[in-house]
Amino acid sequence: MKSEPTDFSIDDLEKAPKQTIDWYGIRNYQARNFMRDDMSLGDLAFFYHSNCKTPGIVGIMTVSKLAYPDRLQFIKDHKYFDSKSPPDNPRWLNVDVKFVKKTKLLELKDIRNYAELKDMRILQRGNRLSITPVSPEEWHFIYSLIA
DNA sequence: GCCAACGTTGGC
DNA sequence: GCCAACGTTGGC
Repeated sequence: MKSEPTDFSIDDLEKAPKQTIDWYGIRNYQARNFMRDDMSLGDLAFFYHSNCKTPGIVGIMTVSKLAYPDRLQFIKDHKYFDSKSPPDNPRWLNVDVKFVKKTKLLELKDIRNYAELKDMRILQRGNRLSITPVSPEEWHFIYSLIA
């Protein structure tokens, strides 16, 4: 799960109340569907810093609440307001995630270098999704490297 | 700041 | 339903 550290970083998550945050602002259907359809309570996720000097994995968090309507879509004048999202059938959802631990930084350029990780969704050409699945094999490989 | 690669929008 | 124009993402 990607976040720009200038917007919300792993340190922000560690310092957040209950070390938990609603993963707000996802406005892409595929990324939304990953949260809605493929995440269960207790699932683990890598926290990835994007659009920064050294993009890469910086920590681990866990899904602490299943997908529910993103509250920001209904707040007029908010950056994430969506006038086309009907309150009785909200278009955008988010899960809650809870801090687990910081890890050693695994830079994107290093992710690219491991043959074991060459099929990761995040590396696929033109990938712009801020939430992508990680296979069990990829998870264990990365975990043993950095955690 | 640039720009490739997408996703979305809206006219037709 | 097509597709051009536009907006966004995110590495570099």
